[in-house]
Amino acid sequence: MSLPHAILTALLEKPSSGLELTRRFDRSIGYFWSATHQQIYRELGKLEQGGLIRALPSERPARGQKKEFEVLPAGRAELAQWASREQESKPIRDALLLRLRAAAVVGREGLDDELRRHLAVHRRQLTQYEAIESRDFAAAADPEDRLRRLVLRAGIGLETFWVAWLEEALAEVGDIGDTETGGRPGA
Amino acid sequence: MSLPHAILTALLEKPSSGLELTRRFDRSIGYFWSATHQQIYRELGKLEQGGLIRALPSERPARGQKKEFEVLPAGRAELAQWASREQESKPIRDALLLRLRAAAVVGREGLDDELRRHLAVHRRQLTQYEAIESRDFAAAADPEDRLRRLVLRAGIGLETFWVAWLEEALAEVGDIGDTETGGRPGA
DNA sequence: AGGCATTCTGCAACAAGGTGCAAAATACTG
DNA sequence: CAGTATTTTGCACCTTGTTGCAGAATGCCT
Repeated sequence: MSLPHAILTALLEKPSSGLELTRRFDRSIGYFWSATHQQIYRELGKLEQGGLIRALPSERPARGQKKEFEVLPAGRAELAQWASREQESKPIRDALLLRLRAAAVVGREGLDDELRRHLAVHRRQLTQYEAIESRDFAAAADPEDRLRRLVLRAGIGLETFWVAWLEEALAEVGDIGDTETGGRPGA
Repeated sequence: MSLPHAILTALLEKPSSGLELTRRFDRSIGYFWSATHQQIYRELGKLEQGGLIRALPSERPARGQKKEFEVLPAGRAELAQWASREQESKPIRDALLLRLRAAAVVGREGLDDELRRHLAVHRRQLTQYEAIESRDFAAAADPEDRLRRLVLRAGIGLETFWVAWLEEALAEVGDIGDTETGGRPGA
């Protein structure tokens, strides 16, 4: 539903080829809206066909040949229209939480290893976000950058939350294991 | 990928019919793994066919007739096995953040209304979670409940984060509008 | 009993996301 | 220049999630 708009936004920030977009979806925009290169190419095709973007003219258009896209006025209008519509915020969908709930009925085998693994991942991500913030947004400047910084700060806040929660969870799970009757290992 | 395991977990907590499951997916489990009734019926069919669950015998099995399911040993084994496997935590996918990013290039028309709307939603959800916590988990009891409480606390933490971030965002967007050159309204 | 709403189950079609694979151009290497 | 790797684009297919609709049992109302 939103992939086309993610692409339009990315292309407005900077006209790009499919592969360049893919790279940018591995950073930046991809931090809150991920997409694979096949999704991106498919969507570029649709957007071009719909007259929302166009390929910049190149000498020899061919299959393995790089193709750059830019947003047409219709595309910008569509994005503006989408952005001013109401959006439903869809509920949480988190496998780790589901897993905890499952652990409550089938045992906590390997649970703390998993929690530790996730903790490491979120700590790393948090560090990376913080590096980006102090590198790119040291001095809050124009309105555009202030909005982008706001988005980044959401990422930082979320990762901060997960780190804190995972630490709490590890302590709790450890404590459950300790206090369990007879010291039976969790299972 | 995880819906069958969500259903197995729910059925282990309490054998249920499709509609009862649907109701429980609107609360409880649904707070972190939502599903519609069609998904649930489809999956129940597959799980039954795969020998992981079975329908409790009823006098007159027929189409509009209630059908209760319980988990078979194979189902419990599958769930235990899934729960002890490593899970990839998939990245954030949030339309509101994407929208902010879009607003940076096409204008902030109606942005603060949207932020306010989301703020109200998250505040309400937070209140509800907190009510559940003090109602159901006032005294932390057996290991199962302690794990379920941990899951609930993740929900509380996430909603708390969103409320804080949305308040920050509203202040920031308001400030951008104020300081913009010549007092031009945000667009 | 007839009619109507509700409960409960389910099909069919569609939309979106993801995986695997491959073809065409280009760059590198001996 | 032949062979191999990389870059860039793309197709076909599969899974997951969503929407719309409908059939069958049940209970209620008059």
